[in-house]
Amino acid sequence: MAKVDTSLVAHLPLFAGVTPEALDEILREARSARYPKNTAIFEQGADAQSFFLLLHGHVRAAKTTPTGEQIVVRYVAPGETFGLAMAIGAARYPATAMAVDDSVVLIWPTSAWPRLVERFPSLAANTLQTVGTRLQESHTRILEMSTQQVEQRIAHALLRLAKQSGKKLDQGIEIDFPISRQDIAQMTGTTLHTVSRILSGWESQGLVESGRQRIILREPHKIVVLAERTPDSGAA
Amino acid sequence: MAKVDTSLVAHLPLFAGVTPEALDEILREARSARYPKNTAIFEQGADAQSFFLLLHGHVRAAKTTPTGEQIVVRYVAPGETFGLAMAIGAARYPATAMAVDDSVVLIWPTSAWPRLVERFPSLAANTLQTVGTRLQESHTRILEMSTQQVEQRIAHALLRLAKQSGKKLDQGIEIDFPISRQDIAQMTGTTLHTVSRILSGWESQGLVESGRQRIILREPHKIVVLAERTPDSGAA
DNA sequence: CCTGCAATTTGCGATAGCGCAAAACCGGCC
DNA sequence: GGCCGGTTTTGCGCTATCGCAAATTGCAGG
Repeated sequence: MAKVDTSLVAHLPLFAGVTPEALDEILREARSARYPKNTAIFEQGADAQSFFLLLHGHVRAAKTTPTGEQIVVRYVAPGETFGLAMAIGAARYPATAMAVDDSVVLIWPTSAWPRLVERFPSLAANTLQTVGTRLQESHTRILEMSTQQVEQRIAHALLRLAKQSGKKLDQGIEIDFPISRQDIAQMTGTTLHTVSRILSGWESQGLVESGRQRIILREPHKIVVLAERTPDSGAA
Repeated sequence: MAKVDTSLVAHLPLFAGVTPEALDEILREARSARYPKNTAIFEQGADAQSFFLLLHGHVRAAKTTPTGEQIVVRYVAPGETFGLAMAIGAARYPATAMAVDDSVVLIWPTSAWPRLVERFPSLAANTLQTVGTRLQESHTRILEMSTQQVEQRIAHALLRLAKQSGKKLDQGIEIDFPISRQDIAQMTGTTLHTVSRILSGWESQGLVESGRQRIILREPHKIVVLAERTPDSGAA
């Protein structure tokens, strides 16, 4: 089993309040693996045999309906955990995780969780914190879907992605992994057509520059204004 | 401080794996309070000084936008916790809690949480479990809002309420607390008008019986069918 | 029993966004 | 360098749902 360098992960929220020795012990239970771009890490409905910590790359968590429609639950950035089905007492993964870029993850067997939590209670506390934060974000998303129109929801979604995984350029902020119109549609509860139309509009106003699976926010500040505009406040 | 009877709460998920003595100690830190119907327990944005366990009654948690629109985050049933801002490291409540019926709650000071968790780690684990479950439900709700039309969303929402807080009658299942069309609209991301139209329709088909703030599901099974119908599968 | 208010119902446009289909585009691969 | 497949763009009609306004109803007090 490959040795994992503790210094790379020691500062993560997950390990707050964990001593270096303890961290070492925790990491000894993990193995690491590499997933090439566009490979599935686990599938919705499969036995939750492991949970994960993303080291490099980007992972999309998506939920599929019985009829085949998908939504993107979230994009996982390096340093974040995913596949925590066990923490909530679920035997199966509630979503599918897919590497959208070449990715490297740490993997723990689900069976190790109870023991780890017993030995290192701060793991549970830290995980509670992150899960709680995600719950909040989730509620915010519901609020947006209930009260805002598509253009504002897209603006919010892109701004969040930029904050989470934005690379600063001279000309603006680039979202640091491949993302399609379809993906954005599945994050905001709309269709790829509508996303395309809106981004085209923004592009012609110079707010964004976008290509195949690639988006650069040229005028983040103006997009913030868009995001916060109420349905009736003056349009162009 | 009023003495709380441990036997009433010992079986709750929150206290799973907690010894009777420990439970006693935990309860000693709590006080209880009664909130009459339609009184606020805490307001969104206020300092999160306490967290709560509902003993009797029903509580609505709602989130308000800067522009005043509301959504119902959830209805709290007896035995459930709410106001767990501290667990996620938030200093302020992210939503407003309002008693929709005369309600009795246990109240702990937020400041007691770290100490309790340290002494009784299963509290953290148990809370993680419930927060995780809520996160899942939240994702399901997002999925529904993204992929289903209003009628199906309302069907799902009512079925969930019936499962959580339904009282069995000869004639069907009654939702056991006052709930308005407006409330249902705020749970499903639509308007009270649309909810009214749809319930009227159902009523004329004998699926439900409903009055002022009162809903009885007469044909739960048929409503399940409605809820699961895909957008195109044959309508009436 | 009567009155007043809040909740509900319903009609009637208005429209944001969907859905389908076709065309244009863009990269990567052979 | 040219071809192929997935992605994006765009036109056009359609409709589910909103928004507003007015009428109606039912409960809670007095």
